[in-house]
Amino acid sequence: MKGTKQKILDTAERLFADSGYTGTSMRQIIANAGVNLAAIHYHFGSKEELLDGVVARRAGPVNEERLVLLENAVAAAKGRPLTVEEVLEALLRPMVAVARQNEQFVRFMGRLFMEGLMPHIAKRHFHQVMVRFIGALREALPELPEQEFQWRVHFMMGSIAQTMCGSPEGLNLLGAACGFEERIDRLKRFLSAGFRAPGE
Amino acid sequence: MKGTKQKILDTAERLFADSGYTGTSMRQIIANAGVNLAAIHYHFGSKEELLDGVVARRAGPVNEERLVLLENAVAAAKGRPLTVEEVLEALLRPMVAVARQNEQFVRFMGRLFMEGLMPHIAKRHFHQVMVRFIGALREALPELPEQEFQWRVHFMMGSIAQTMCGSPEGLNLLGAACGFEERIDRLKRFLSAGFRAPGE
DNA sequence: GTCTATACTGAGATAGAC
DNA sequence: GTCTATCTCAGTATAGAC
Repeated sequence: MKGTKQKILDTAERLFADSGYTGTSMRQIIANAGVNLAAIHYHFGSKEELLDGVVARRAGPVNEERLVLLENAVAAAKGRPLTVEEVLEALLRPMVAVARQNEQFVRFMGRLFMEGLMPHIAKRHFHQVMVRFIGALREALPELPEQEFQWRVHFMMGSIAQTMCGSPEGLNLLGAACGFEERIDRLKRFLSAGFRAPGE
Repeated sequence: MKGTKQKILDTAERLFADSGYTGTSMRQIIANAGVNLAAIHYHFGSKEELLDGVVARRAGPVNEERLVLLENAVAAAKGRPLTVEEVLEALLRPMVAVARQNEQFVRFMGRLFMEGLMPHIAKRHFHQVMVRFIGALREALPELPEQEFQWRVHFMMGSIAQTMCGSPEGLNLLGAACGFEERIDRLKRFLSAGFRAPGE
C-alpha cells in the first residue's frame, strides 16, 4: 500500500498536469488522494513546496540522462568541439522518454514555465544542468558575441517551453499536432539555424 | 476628473505590470484607485474581463501599427514577395514604441502569455492580426512543408513571449540586459535564420 | 512521527439598498 | 452608478488524537 506522501505526489502530479498549478486546489488533491488537508503541509510545508516535490521526482532522471548524453557526445567527438546540433540533441532528446512515459507531465512542465512559477522552481532543479549546457553551447559558438549568445539562449528557452506545452494552444491557430519525437527534431532544426545566424 | 472606469483601468494596468495578474488582487486595485470593490464588477464583470479591458486598450494601436507597416512593406515590394525579415520587422517593431512609452506594459504582456492566461485573451485581441502575419510569413517561405512551418510559428511565439518578459528571469542565468530595440534586432536575426533552416 | 479536525485570513463574486 | 454586506472557496496554521 502506498504511503500518504506517495499518494499526494502521484495525485498532485496528475491533477497539476490536467489543470495546471493554479488551476488545482489543495482540497482537490486531498479529495482525490483520500488524505487529509494538513497532511500536505506536514509532508511538504506548502503548495509551492509540493509542486517542488513533484518536479524534483521527475527532473532528476531527465537531468541525469541529459548529462550522460552530453558526456557521451563529448567522448565521441574525441577532442573536436561539439556542434550546436549535438548539444541540443543531448538537451532535448531526454524529454522524449519522459513524454512517452507520461506525456501530460511534459506539458505540465511547459505550463509551469508559462505560469511564471518556473523561475523559482527551475533554479533549484535545472540551474546546474543549464549552466553545463549553456557552456557547451558557448563552446560550439565561439565566434558569437556574448550578448547575442545570451539572448539566443533566452529565445531558446521560450521556444522549448512553447514546444513542451505542446498542444496547439495560444496563437498556433492551425493545429499542427505531431508526436513529441518529431517535435524535438523540428525544434532542433529551428534552434540550430537560429544560433548559427550571423551575430550583430 | 477621470471617471471610475478610467481610474480602474489605469490602476489595474500599473499594478498588473508591477506584480502580474495573479499577483494583483482586486482589493489592491480598488484601494489604489480609490473606488469600491463592486465597481469593478459593475464596469467589467470579473477580474478576467478587467484584464481583457486593460489589454484591449493597448492592443488596438499596436495591431494597427503592425498592419500599417506590413501593408507599407507590401507596397514597397511592388509585387515581389516579402522576405521573412520584412514580415518580422512589421510584426515586432511596433512593440518598441509601446515599450518606450510604457516598458512595464510590454513585460506585462509577456508575463500574461507566461501565466497561461493569454490563450483566452490573445485570441480576442491578436487572432486576426496573427492570421494576417502568419499568411505573410507563409508566402515568404513557400517551399517549407506545412507542418514544419506551423511548428516554427509556434517556436516563434515562445521566443517572442520570452523576449517581452525581458528582464533576465528564469533560466537566463547571466543577465544580458539591453534595450528593447536592440532586443528586437537580435530576435529578428534569430527567428529569420530559424525560419529559413532546411525543412524536414 | 503521522495524521485529523478545525479555525483563520484573504481572494473573487453577488444581491440588494440607495 | 455606487456602495455595504455577505457568500464561497482558496491556502495556511495549529491543537491535539493516535
